[in-house]
Amino acid sequence: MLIMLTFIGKSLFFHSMNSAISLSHTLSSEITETLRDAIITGEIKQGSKLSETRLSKQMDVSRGPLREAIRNLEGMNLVHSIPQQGARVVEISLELILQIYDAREALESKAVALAARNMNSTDIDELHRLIDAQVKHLTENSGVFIPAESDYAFHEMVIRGSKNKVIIHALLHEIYYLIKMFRYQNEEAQSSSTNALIEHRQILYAIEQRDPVLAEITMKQHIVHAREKINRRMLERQNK
Amino acid sequence: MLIMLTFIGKSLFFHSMNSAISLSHTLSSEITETLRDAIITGEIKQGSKLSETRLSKQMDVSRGPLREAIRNLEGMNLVHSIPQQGARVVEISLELILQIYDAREALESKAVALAARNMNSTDIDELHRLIDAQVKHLTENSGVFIPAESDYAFHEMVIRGSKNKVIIHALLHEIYYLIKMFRYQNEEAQSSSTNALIEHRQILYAIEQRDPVLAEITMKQHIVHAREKINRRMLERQNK
DNA sequence: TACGCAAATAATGTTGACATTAATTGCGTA
DNA sequence: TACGCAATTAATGTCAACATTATTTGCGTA
Repeated sequence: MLIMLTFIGKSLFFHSMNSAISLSHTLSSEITETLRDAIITGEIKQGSKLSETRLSKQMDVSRGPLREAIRNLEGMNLVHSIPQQGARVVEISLELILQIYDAREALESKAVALAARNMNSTDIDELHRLIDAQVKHLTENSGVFIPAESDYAFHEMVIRGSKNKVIIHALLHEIYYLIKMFRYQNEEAQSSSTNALIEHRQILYAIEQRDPVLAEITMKQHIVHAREKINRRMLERQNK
Repeated sequence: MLIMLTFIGKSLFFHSMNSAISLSHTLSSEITETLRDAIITGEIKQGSKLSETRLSKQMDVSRGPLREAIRNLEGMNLVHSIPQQGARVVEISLELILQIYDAREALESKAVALAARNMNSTDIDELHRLIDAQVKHLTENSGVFIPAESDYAFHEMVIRGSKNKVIIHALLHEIYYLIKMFRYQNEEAQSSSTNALIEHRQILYAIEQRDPVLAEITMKQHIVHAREKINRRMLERQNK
């Protein structure tokens, strides 16, 4: 497959999403991943049309696998297609990102409550390592922000710790891609504050104490804070 | 399209799900709906393989639209496909249905909290009508159960009342089909108890009072009760 | 009999062509 | 110039054939 899009390769950023490296790489799954990343980075703009004929020529593939890829992206909530009219990339308005965070709040606070019950000690050790890495990053860079990838790694670990297939799928496959897309394309949302690290620590503490209620409350707060921050910043930007 | 499957037409039961009747019915969307209903009713058995060649012959369509339909069903969590191996209908184990209800609990309790804020008086009137119908059904049949369709109608109305696209999609498109499938194929789970009606009334009361916290708690209880009931009945059945 | 390997069979993956529908262009008229 | 309609163009929807990969069958051997 000749990729004519300027997007090249996959950063570590995206790899964290796919825990199982796909052994049998079918063409349509390759197209799915390429387009997914191009949409998240904004290389393919929000609201733009995914023309089958144009893309199939650009990427040098037939329309069959391309159509399947578009269906896959639809399942990730990244595109929306209308019969006889084609598919368009989702536009993330302020209203939508706030709704996304409401859904995330509901699912991820439940996820961490389940994680407090279901995570084993190996999982918890891994969480410690991730937080230590965040601490290390802060001290070494004497900064006030932790990078987005590191933030995702922590949350993904917690989500998987719930051991609930439905919740894991809903969050990682249908909500987080949208969140990554939004954050990647809004510089002010790309990194997390030191407050986030403190909250991560509180979440980990609750999990270690096997306290689902505390874990849930803490996670809910954590996500509400992030939501409010987005709301504030976006309104500021609109008033400029 | 010649439907060779014994399943014929769509009952009111299924229609309640699709608020917008699709005007431009493309072949692949027809196939999707036919297969979806056949899977929910159990006409196509859990765990069975959706062979493209066999189905395309049976339904007298080419494999193209059929493959797209299978992708759509995958997005509804009704089938799971493995590259180079094909798609199989999901098997709803006790563990899975409990996980589904955990996800539902998280999302729908949030949905009703949002509905308490966002529903308008017309929406609320409609909820009253739905509950009145349930009351009427009970008195006329002097029974102790309300039919599943009536239960779904109430919950769908509340979910849509949240006005949150992401939550609506996650619940109606990725969780409720699984729940319908489970309930349809487990006679003991097909109808709801009179307790459910009482709880519906409490939920409606909370919405009318514009009390998101009360609404959320009540809905959570309602779903937890349903989950526990399923757990009890399934364990009983296993011990027989 | 049980096991493993190779041939045969059937499935999924992919492609290009055709059919049908939507979008565009350009002409004519008010 | 602005508007509406018809012809053209281009897009999406569908199909049948081919390519590639799994699965099955059946033979031979331990």
